[in-house]
Amino acid sequence: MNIGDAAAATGLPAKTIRYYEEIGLVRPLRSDNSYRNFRESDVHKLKFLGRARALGFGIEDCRVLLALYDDDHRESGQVKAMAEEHLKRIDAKIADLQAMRATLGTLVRACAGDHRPDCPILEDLAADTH
Amino acid sequence: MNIGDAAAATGLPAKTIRYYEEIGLVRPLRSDNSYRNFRESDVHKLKFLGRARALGFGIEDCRVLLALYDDDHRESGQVKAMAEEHLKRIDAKIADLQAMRATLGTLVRACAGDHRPDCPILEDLAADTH
DNA sequence: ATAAGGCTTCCAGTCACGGGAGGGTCAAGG
DNA sequence: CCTTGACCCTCCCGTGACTGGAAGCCTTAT
Repeated sequence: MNIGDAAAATGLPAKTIRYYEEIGLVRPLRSDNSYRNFRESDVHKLKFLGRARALGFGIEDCRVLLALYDDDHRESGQVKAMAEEHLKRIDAKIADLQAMRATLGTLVRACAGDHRPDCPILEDLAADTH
Repeated sequence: MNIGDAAAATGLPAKTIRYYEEIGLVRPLRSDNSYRNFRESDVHKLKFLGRARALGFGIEDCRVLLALYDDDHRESGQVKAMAEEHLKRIDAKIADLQAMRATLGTLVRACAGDHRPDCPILEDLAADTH
């Protein structure tokens, strides 16, 4: 299976797959023409990676998750701990964004958005208080 | 005012201030010893930048916002349009994160997190369905 | 005179790729 | 047999917004 087929099968761009190989997340075989040759197991790993990334896990987390997946003696507590850690990060980001959203939303509502220069948004950004 | 004082006054790291100068967001004077010399107006700009960044505006947006702030003939509609555009991006990010959070939260709740290897989280990541 | 701390520039690294150059390979059609 | 077009390869640079560190100059206090 060439990289194009692997890309189609996994939904990942070929560039991303090459990158994953470069950093050692997958190790496809090579054909005589030096083309990468993906087995089903490689495709499976790539799909795993795609889903883990879609959940927001970083690359190094993905590496660990893959290793745990391959490890028959893993303890589910290890996985859960990682996931909870990641959940915390997500919640923190959401909170940050919601704070921004609240402030910015208020400013937008206060701004007439017309042809005049008066603008509460700029005034807030320039305010000495804060 | 040296860069250290400007940093203290604005809450921005000196490194960041140097970076802002490098990309032309501020243009502090230089003293004879080649130290940067910040006027009050520079500090004011830096504070403006810090607040715009804290609201999540990108650097190029900040550049435009600063220009609008300096422009007596601006129309508040321009600023509002940028802010609304940015609000959309924020909302999109929040939605993405909340989707992640929902999926990951469900998986975490389903995972025993004990010494056994069985793990719904890994099983989901490895699932052929999806 | 020296030591500490602040300032300078420049270079490299971050994260997870994406774009593009320059060139090899393969299958189908004329 | 030749060409065309679609693949594939490697290598290098760019992204955003900084951050860290090295090597060296400047200032102030002891």
